[in-house]
Amino acid sequence: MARKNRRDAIVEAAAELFAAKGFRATTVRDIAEEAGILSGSLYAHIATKEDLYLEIVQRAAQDFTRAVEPVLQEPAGPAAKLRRMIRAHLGVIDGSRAWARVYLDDDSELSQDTRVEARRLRREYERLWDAVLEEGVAAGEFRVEDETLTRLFILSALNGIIRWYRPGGRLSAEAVAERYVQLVLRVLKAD
Amino acid sequence: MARKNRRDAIVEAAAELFAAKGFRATTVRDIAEEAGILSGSLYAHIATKEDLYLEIVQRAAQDFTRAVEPVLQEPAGPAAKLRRMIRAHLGVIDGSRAWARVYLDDDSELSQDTRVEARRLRREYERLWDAVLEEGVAAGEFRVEDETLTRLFILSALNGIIRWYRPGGRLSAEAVAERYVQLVLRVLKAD
DNA sequence: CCTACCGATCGGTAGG
DNA sequence: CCTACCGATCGGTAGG
Repeated sequence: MARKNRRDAIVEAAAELFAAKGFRATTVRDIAEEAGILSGSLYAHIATKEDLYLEIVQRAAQDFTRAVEPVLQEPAGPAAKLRRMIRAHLGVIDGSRAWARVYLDDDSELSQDTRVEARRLRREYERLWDAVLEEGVAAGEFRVEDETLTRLFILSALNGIIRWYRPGGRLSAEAVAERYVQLVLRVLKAD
Repeated sequence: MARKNRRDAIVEAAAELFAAKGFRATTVRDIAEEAGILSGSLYAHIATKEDLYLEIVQRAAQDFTRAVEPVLQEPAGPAAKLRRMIRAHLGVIDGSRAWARVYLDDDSELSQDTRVEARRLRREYERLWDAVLEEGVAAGEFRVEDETLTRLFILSALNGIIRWYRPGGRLSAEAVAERYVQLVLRVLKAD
């Protein structure tokens, strides 16, 4: 558990605001106010607004990777692993909504360097999904004509959830996960 | 075919820039420069920057609707209709990329009124997809446990294409469409 | 459609 | 962490 110091409060406030309004529409004054200080004081804790964005993406990438990667090591079949990966992925979306949104949106408002680094982190994470698809194909359980296209199809569907899911809605995050698992497995089922 | 006057040039320039950099990061000076005039002159043609955004969304919504709606009236089975709808949808994404991107992205940087209207237009379009799902269920050809969830799953996958597809890449838009048709039909196939 | 400009706001800094 | 402020830039307007 991370110590809840002022710096964490600043990064947390920025994540919420970037997720809600976007990078450009969020001002350093918004972030400072949400963190309970004045905008000038922000720069005792951070270097630039863009660094703040990058830190959020890095933490979110870590959240997703730490939730999903261990599942790949479990002694289970590809379909069971995929099911648990989907549940873990949606668990992060549900539990860290603002962070996940900043991470999953390819924000076009940032410097080239920052976007390249954010993309690198997303690609790294996507490899975990390629891996489970390959396992399923090798085991003869999944039918995958084009791995990249299939992975894009599945992850687009999963990541779209962050744009409509709201806690307290008709379906719980777990219920959504369970239904999406079934839909994804139908895409892949070899029989 | 619309007359290619200066106003169209302005709206076209704005669409390209909003798609590439986002609404906030695009300045009225950027738009004016791209259209070959000075920023002050822009306001002889438009009322506000936000009106420009709304007009782009409206035209794009019309593009999608006009491409997809007629398919629903064709005398064909649900699977054949769905196939043609997917091809039409990806045809618009491929042919009007900037416009499609502005339309499909739920931009959180705008006023409440504009976002509400953009959402209304998207919802209207989504009904066409609900309609084909219902036809397929009624005909016993599609298996759909939860219509809304299934439609969200499919449209999220299809709309994700705009974030990675580039003309001249490994697969043509038609090839992507054909493969996505197969993946979507697997999600739905009742047998 | 241009010239000239406005009030507001932006990210960030200096000095304490 | 605050006070006080900076240069730059923003969307938009007046008058021609």
